[in-house]
Amino acid sequence: MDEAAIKAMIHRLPSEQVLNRICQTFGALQCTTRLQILLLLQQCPLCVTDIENMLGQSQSAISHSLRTLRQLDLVRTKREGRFTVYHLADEHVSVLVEMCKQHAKEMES
Amino acid sequence: MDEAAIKAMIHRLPSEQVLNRICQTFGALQCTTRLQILLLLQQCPLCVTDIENMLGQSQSAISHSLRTLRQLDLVRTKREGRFTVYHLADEHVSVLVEMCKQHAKEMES
DNA sequence: TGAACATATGAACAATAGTTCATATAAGTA
DNA sequence: TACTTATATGAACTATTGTTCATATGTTCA
Repeated sequence: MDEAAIKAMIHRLPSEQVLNRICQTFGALQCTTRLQILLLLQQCPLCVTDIENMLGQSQSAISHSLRTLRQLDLVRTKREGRFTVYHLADEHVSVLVEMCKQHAKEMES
Repeated sequence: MDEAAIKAMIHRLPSEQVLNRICQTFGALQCTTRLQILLLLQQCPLCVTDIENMLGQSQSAISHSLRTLRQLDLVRTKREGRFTVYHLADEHVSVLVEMCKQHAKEMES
């Protein structure tokens, strides 16, 4: 493969900045806890305690996971009285999660 | 949220086995090198040396990355004379990569 | 205000993943 | 067959990530 062709292909890759951001996003989904959180939040918004109960993990672990998801803007929060309710950030994330589920189905077959 | 509702939501999650597999897949995409490899292979099949040249990384690093992708059945190989040509495993992976690119675009805006 | 509940966070430690180096295998070619 | 090129792999080291523990912050309610 010649120089020119190689350059052309590299040129079609996203910028380093964008690549890093995508990788961080996938990195967040690399952990079952966080993936499960997103799958749950796709069903409905939840407070931290509910998530703890559902996944049977420590308060701290869940909170740290949520922070990671928050920092990547995959989830957002809304204060409701004593509770902090988490929900998926936007339609884009919802599509991402939907794709996970589809991926899961194809994997089962 | 009551016990029954919690159980129902958990029940809708994929099995642990499937979850792990999905997470492994995302884990593979968490590394810019591997993500870039998939983005390149979506453009066209490539041999290892081409990928090395394009990404400017050591032979060993690329080969290890390819192994990870192979083990997750994200890429497959075909021997062509002296060269081992890598290509995306199937349409499903292609969709996954396409989604990355879309993700990238939304990220830029 | 103080007690109880809900959540967040820093620091330390443990687990995982990535990179490099040395070396092995395998095919093509002189 | 020996030599070169192409690729793979194990082991050691390094870096990154996840988990736990202790503690802090913020909210409600008596």
